[in-house]
This record gives sequence, structure tokens and C-alpha cells, in this order.
Amino acid sequence: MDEPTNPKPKSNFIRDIVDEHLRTGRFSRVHTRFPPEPNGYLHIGHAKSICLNFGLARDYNGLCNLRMDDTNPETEDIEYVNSIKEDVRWLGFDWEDREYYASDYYEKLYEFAVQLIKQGDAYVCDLSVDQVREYRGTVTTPGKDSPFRNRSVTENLDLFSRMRAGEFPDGAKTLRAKIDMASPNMLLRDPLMYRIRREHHYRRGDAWCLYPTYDWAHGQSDSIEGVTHSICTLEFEVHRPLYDWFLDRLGVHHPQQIEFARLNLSHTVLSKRRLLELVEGGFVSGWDDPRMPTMTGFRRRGYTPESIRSFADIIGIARDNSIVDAALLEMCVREHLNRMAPRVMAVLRPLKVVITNFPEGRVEEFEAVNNPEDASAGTRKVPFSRELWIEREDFMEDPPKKFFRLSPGREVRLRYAYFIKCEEVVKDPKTGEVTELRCTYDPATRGGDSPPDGRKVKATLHWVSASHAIEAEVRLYETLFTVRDPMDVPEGTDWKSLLNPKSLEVVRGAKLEPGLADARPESRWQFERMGYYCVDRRDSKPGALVFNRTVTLRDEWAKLVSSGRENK
RNA sequence: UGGGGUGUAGCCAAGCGGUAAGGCAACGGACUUUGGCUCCGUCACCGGAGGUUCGAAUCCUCCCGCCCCAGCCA
Repeated sequence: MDEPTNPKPKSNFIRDIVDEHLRTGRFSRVHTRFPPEPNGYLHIGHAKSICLNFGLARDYNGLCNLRMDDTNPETEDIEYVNSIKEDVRWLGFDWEDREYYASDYYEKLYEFAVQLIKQGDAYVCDLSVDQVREYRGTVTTPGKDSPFRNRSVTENLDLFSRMRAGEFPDGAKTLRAKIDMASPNMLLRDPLMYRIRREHHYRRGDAWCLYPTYDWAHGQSDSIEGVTHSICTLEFEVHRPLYDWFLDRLGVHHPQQIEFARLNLSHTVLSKRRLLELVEGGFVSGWDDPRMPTMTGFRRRGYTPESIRSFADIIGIARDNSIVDAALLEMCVREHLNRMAPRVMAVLRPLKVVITNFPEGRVEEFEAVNNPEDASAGTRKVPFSRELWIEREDFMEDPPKKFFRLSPGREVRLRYAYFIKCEEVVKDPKTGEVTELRCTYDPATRGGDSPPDGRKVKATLHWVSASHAIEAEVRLYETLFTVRDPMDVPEGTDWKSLLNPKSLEVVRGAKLEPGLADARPESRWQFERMGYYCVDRRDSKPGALVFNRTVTLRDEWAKLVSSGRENK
């Protein structure tokens, strides 16, 4: 049923490693986890990771946990954990009862730290932030030992417990791993494990004034949960020796960390920091603005979970940094929406058409197919009358050679209805703007069929009966940024200056066929010839419908125009 | 620069010594009551230079590009 969107898993280097582990007995099961920090909303890059981790667990009959890596009280918030949970669920994955928090491991982590102190593998350091930086050295020069590096175990134990007890001011002391200040790997130069920070934690309240660093918490959290494969992004590869060191010194379960390249999508930014900046700076309406690459943004825009999952499958997993073309994501939504979205007729920018030889007051109904890709979707009736709306861009007074639509003297088909011929163009005498088209119809073409004389037309237009139409607001979106890679800017240029001023266009007064009056929030439709649209889950109200354009249809005509070949 | 990664078509990405998968995009065509869908076709000598080999994208050497690490962020 859903095999088109969920094809057999593509093999990748991570699966190869897992297969090898299973074959050699390194592990006898597969247990992964998705470990976000609740300091922002999930974006499409996270979706890649979620699909990878949960997908692996699914395909290997294993488990995948959801764990909040909440080790920094300053930026984390319950709002974010709620959104994360909602987004993961919406994407279609289930962590069952395995909802974990690094903040639940604080006590255990503290015990681990005490163990390392006792082993002589960690020490309390009094160096200030600046001093620590200075002692660390640079990438080309070795660091030097902290003067506190050789404190006795007894003193370290005493100091550490007093740190926890709140005897020292913020930043006065840290707990550091005693590794190697001359290591070419900067992360091994006695990294910090704990900092004193009197900060209210959204879950632990004021229970702690000592907070573990991510580097100290992450590997142990995976170990505690029995994770076998800790999959993370490339930038953590240099951290792996550190995580391995902690795990080995502790002598606990040792997951295998595997790194892969994070996702970059063209024409947008994919970092929580920058997305936050867009939200806080008012450049977008919020985390769920339909232009945002967040999961909630895509959801509001009308993307389906299926299409995002299929995108994740298609892009693959590798180790080189890359920027995936947004067109690939669009292809994935179109592919799914084409199969499931019911067709409907909607005129975005209406132009009045009067059928002069059609009796006033007469209404006919035509049967329209709901979805040519799905016979079970059935048909519906659409009303037709003397006055209609058609798309403004479907008429040109002086058309280029390849324009097949309506123009003076030309005949086209109105979908499911009749052939009509443009007999007269009515204009506003002042502005010269076309205000109305007066056409005639051919009764022999009822239903849109070709007439007995075999006459053909080159175009079929969508339309809505003027007296039956309902109105709606339609929001049209384009890419958030004008350039493929907003991060690739000359020195001194603000990446936000590359935001696309046309990323949102609001169209009011669109005319829809009457059946759409009951369209439910989040329902997705194909407006024939115009694209896929979704009822806005936040702003749409009965009687005041708001639609978001999810994605346009492929458009050969638009391509001809933009490439200047319309006259060829 | 010390260390760690990575370079296959416009964009992703297979390939693991035997003579370049697939997808997207693009282009051409068929079909068409959505200029939609579908279908057919076209589109690479693998960062560079040497070397090993009967044979190399795959092995070796050197060079070049790009990414990550000098937060008490994750």
C-alpha cells in the first residue's frame, strides 16, 4: 500500500557497519536513539536523523529511544520538548515508553565523576574561563598543565562535593578530565566535565548548581540506555576518542559511535541558531511559518510525513558535506500528493467570463473526477452558469506563439464543461485593463467532449461559476532565500540580506468551487493546474478559509516563459 | 598550520582491482478534458600528477580543494 514511499531500505555505510557487528557478534541487537537538545524546534535535518535512527531500529527489529540531551539549563525549555515529541510522532515514529532525559541521569553522572576522581582521572580546577583558554594552547601549539592538575584524590573529592553543595560561586571551579594537555586533538586537552552554574533547570528546578557538559553527559547517557549504535553528525567525529576514553575508564557498556554528514538543503538555512534568529527577528511569523524548514513549518505548509520520509530515504546517508537541491524535496511531496490529494477547481486571480449564448439563470451540473490517480476517490458535481471566473493568466490579448490558452477569437475547453470561444474583450476605458471576456459556448461539447465535427482545442482551463463560488485567502510561497547557499556570503555580508522578498505573497479573493466550503484544517487539495494547497491549521476558519500553497505543479509553460522560448 | 574527515555529472549517491547503478534537474519525444500524471530517449572516463598491474574510480606516492576541532554550546 505504501511501498512507493517506503521502498526497501537503501543500503548505506552505516547499515554495512551494523551488519558487520551483528555478523561478528560485536553486538547481538540494535539499539539507537534520537537525542535532540530541547532548545529549538526540529527541522528537516533532524528528520533525516530521526528516519535514520528509527528506521534502523525498525529494520533490524531493534529499539530506538527518544532522549532529550538537556545539559544546558540556559537555553532549554519544556515548550521545545513538547514540540519535539509532537514532531517525531507526526513524522510517524514511536518511541513507546522510552522517553528519556539526560537530566534524569545527573545523579548517575555525578557518581561516574566521583569514580573518575577516585581513579585519578579527573580533577577540580580553579582556572578561570580565560585562563583555561590560555592553558589549552592552540591547534598548532600544545597546551600546558593546569596548576591544579595534581591535587590529591582526597582534595578533589572534597572540593567536588562542595561544588555540588553550592559553596563556590558560578565559574569558580570546574571538574576536568585528566587526559593530555599536549594532545593534537584539542578535545583531549583536559576537557571540562562540570561547570558551576546557578541556573534554573526546566526539569530539575534548582536541585543542581553543577551541570555536566554535553561531552561528559552524552556518551554515558547512551551507555546507561544500552544503546549499541550512537549515530551522530560529522562534527562529533573528533569527540569520539574522548567519549571512548570516558567509557573505557568507567568500564561500562560501550556503544559504537558512527558519524554521518548532516543535511543541508538549498535555499534555506538549517541551524537552530539561525532559525531562532529568523523567528526572534520577526523575519518569519514563527517556528511554524510555512516557509520555515522546520517540521512544524513543513506540516503547516502541507507536506506529508510520507513525503519527508521518502525524501530521507532518497538522499541517502554518506560522509561528505553536501547541499541537497530543494527540488528533490518538492519532487517527493508532489509524488505523494499526486496520489492522494483530491482535485478541485480554484481560481486564484479571477477574470470574469460571460457566456453570452448561455441562458441567464440556468444552472447545469457537471461530473468531475476527484482523483484520476485513484478511482476510489469517486466523482463530484460542479455547478456551471452564465457567469464564470477563469484565471487571469489564462487569457492574453496578444499571445506569444506557444500560448495555447484563451485569446480573442480562440476556442478552449472549460474542464468538464464546454468549449468556449472568446468573442469580445471588455476593458476599463480608463486603465485599459481587461475586466471581462464575452464568450460563446458550443452546446455540442457538453462535458468538455470534442464535438461531432472533430474540432480540437489546445488548452483546457479550470473555472468556477461566479454565483456559486466561495472566496478564500491563498498564501503563495517561494524559497526563503534567493540563493542556493545563504551561508556562502562574502565577508561582512549579513546572510539575512539574502532573504527572498517574494517568499510570501498573499492572494485575497480567490474563487473556489463551492464544495470546498467544508474543507477541514490541514486537508490537502490539488487546485487543478495551479498546484497543491493545504488548509492552514492555524488561521483558517469556516467561512474565512485560508490555504497555503504547498508546492506548484510542474509547469512546462512557466519554463518556456522563464527561458524566453515562448515564441521560439 | 597540528589533528581529524572528505573529494564520482548542475544536485544527491552507488561502486570495495575487471573495464562508471539509481534518483533529482535539464533537454528531446509519445500520450493527454490538469502545458499535471505516465511512458520512451539523451546526458560522466571518477579533484590533479605520477606509479603498481594484463587491467585502477577502486592499491601506492606526491599535490590541490573543501569541512570539523582552540565555548565553562550542543
